[in-house]
Amino acid sequence: MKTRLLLVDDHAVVRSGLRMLLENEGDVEIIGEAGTAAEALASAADLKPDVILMDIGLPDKSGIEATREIKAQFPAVAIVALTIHEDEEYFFKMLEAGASGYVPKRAAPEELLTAIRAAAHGEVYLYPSMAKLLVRDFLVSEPTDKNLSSRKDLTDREHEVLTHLAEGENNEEIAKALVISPKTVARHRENIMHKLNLHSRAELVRYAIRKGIIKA
Amino acid sequence: MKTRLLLVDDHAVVRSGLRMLLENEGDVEIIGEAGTAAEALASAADLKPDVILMDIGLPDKSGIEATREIKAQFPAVAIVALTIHEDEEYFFKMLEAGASGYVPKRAAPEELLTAIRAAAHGEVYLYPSMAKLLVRDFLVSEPTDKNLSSRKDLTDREHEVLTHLAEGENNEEIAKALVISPKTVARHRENIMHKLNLHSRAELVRYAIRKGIIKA
DNA sequence: ATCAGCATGGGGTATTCACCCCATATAAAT
DNA sequence: ATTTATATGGGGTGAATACCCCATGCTGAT
Repeated sequence: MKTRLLLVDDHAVVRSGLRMLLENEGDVEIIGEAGTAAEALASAADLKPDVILMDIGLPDKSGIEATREIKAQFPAVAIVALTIHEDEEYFFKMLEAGASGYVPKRAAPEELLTAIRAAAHGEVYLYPSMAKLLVRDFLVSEPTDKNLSSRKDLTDREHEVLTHLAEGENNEEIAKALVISPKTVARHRENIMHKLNLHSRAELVRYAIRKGIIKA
Repeated sequence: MKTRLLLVDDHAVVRSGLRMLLENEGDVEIIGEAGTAAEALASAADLKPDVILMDIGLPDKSGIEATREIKAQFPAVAIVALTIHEDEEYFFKMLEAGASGYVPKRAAPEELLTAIRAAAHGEVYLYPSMAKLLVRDFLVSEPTDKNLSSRKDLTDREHEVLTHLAEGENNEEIAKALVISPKTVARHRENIMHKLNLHSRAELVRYAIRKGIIKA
């Protein structure tokens, strides 16, 4: 029994390349292609594929959204993300959306095939660089470990200020605690935010908790 | 530069087989073998391997314990579990112990090599059936779905608003998301703060993370 | 029928925040 | 010796926040 596959990518050339690559394998049959999320949803309904190979960058809506919608309507279909994105955010969101695999486009063809086969068997293939992120998440969300490192470019003073910021103190309170001017606290806060690419105290709190700088 | 590998398994035959299998590859060099956890620890200290292939069932103590001890002393070495066990408990414990990969003994030789190479590059290879378990853990520990427990006096709507607040969104963004006026968002926020006796968005974020309403 | 709770919003105000400008002093790095 | 990074602070601006006032519907329980 061949795995019935639906290709979703907005570039026809990419789809053709994948078709060439995958149809050489005996156990994969490409039953359809889609260039947009809407087409993907329609094709999923029509063709009932076993596995969908899903790009994230689609013209109408993201492959993440498309995955979420397809999985909501057809939970049985396994969806493998094939994308240029290798950052944690897309990866985790794709998992939450229900993906059964995540493969960067730079991966070797065999890895894509492994992912498709794993998905067809109800299992999950994660590219090693992605698996690493998930394990890291697993470890930090485990109450066992102590988060010693992972503190970026922050100076000692900035780190100290961040601790107070994350506790919910305002500039004046922090200034009093550190015996400096509120203006200096504000300055440190600006530098911290710039370094970490955060833009509000709420985000600072989350960051600090995630990094184990303070306890929730 | 070849990957310097240490084999740990209590069966000499298995070690020999692995040696045959792996030394055929150009990029792997087996620099030692160990049949017990104690030998493994000693060899790790002596040989400073890049990667250790670790069985879990060892005569003196478990490969999980051995992994934990080796990682404590030599954090740089990457340890790949190669075992007959495919249940969640061993798998998760091995991850907590610091493993960079998990491969069942029934896996194909190429998968073992993939795992070794990933580990040598600081990444993580998880066999698909194991990756599935980790993703499932990720999803259940995700507070994205309705966290109906542990929520005190908050109404459904307030709880919904709190979720967005804790994500760091401002009133306008939340209003857009919930299709209500920013003024209503502000009203809900006031009620939430009053009910919980909190007085800033930063405190709301902490509260939400502590209660598991959002993930840090 | 009334009342409490909930969700919805409009107004206002003082404070804080986020983000710019600027400067000075010290210490480490080149 | 000059640059670079760090820590310190002052000024200013527009936006957002935290906290009040008020009101209108709608539900469900008494």
